[in-house]
Amino acid sequence: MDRRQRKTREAIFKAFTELLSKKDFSKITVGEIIDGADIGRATFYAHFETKDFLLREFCNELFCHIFDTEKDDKNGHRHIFDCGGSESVFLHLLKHLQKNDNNILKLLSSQNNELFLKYFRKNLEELIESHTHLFENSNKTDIPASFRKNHIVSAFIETVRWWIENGMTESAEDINDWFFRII
Amino acid sequence: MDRRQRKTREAIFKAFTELLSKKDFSKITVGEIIDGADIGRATFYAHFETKDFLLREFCNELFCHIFDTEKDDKNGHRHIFDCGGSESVFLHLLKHLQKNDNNILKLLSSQNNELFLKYFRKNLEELIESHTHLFENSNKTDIPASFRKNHIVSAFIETVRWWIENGMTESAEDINDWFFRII
DNA sequence: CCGATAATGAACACGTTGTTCGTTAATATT
DNA sequence: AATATTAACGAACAACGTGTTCATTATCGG
Repeated sequence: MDRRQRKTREAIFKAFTELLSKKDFSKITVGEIIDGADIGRATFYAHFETKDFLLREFCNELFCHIFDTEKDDKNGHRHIFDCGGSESVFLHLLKHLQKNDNNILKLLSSQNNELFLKYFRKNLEELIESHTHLFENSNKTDIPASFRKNHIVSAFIETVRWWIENGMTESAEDINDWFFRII
Repeated sequence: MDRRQRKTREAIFKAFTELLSKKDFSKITVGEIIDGADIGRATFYAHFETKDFLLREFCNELFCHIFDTEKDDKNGHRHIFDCGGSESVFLHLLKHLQKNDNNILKLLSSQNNELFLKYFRKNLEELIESHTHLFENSNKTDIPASFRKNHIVSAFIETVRWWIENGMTESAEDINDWFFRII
């Protein structure tokens, strides 16, 4: 990749991240991004079709980091790491969130972030699917699997939002504990 | 209220509802609303400060209808009816949703509807609070009440969205049953 | 060094928002 | 029925955001 392209791209991401710490995604304009990145308007559109595409790529990089995903060499599918031993994948996630890399907290708690939540949910669902053993139902049941999956993912996302909105005063361990006891 | 005002207001609501059946709230423009309502631009803004205010009032009327709320004569606070006997308030709600009054389904399942969901959640929380007995925890627990409430409300909302997005092929009774069994 | 490519910057058309104001019509009041 | 009040009209307007265009300049890789 051309050094100029890389520089521009990084400048855009940096400006975008800074703006995210100040305001909701929906309130951020392309004008502000190019001002922050100190690039021309046309340059921005040469890199990203729209603001939403910027968010999409931003999320991709973010989730790759948070979920510790790696390419599966075999078939090219993304493979989600087992987060190691007995620690809950959710606890692992909660601890990661606490670090607040890249203003992910802002993205999770802001008002107009449907897009971000959509991507977050998608990644969470993949994660869940690779850890189905955690949620196997011992007793026979007619509740559809997709219903259960939706329930778990939704509950987790909203639990996290509740945590953030209430100032994250509780420990990640408590949240994880409560979450599992309710589930 | 002046008859002219009432007429205009109703025309706006009608046009708004029709537009909601066709597209997401965020894609609807004031221009389209006034075209549909056949009123002047200034007239719209004389009635509603912004598009969001229109949604807010729309939701107010909608929830009053769905949740069967009534003014409490005593202190002016809104009082939520007990939906009668042993039937779950959730089942009552699910059945109501199935009727799809005022395109509420569209609002619940559309992409950019943070505002609507916020109002929906607010009303649901009030409903929950008036039915705490349904969710009393028999065993002593240190899980905060607001945590539990958030969990229940979130799970219900997302359950409904799952239901809608999957074509509402299941009966309201099944959904209600599954929801309670998981909870 | 040179051909390719990225960035520039200024302008542009377009759409949406929210406001203004003089005029017209409907309404409530007496 | 006359009058004062109030709402709607409608046309125009400024402000802002979006996404595109294009000729020019700077930087890159080979």
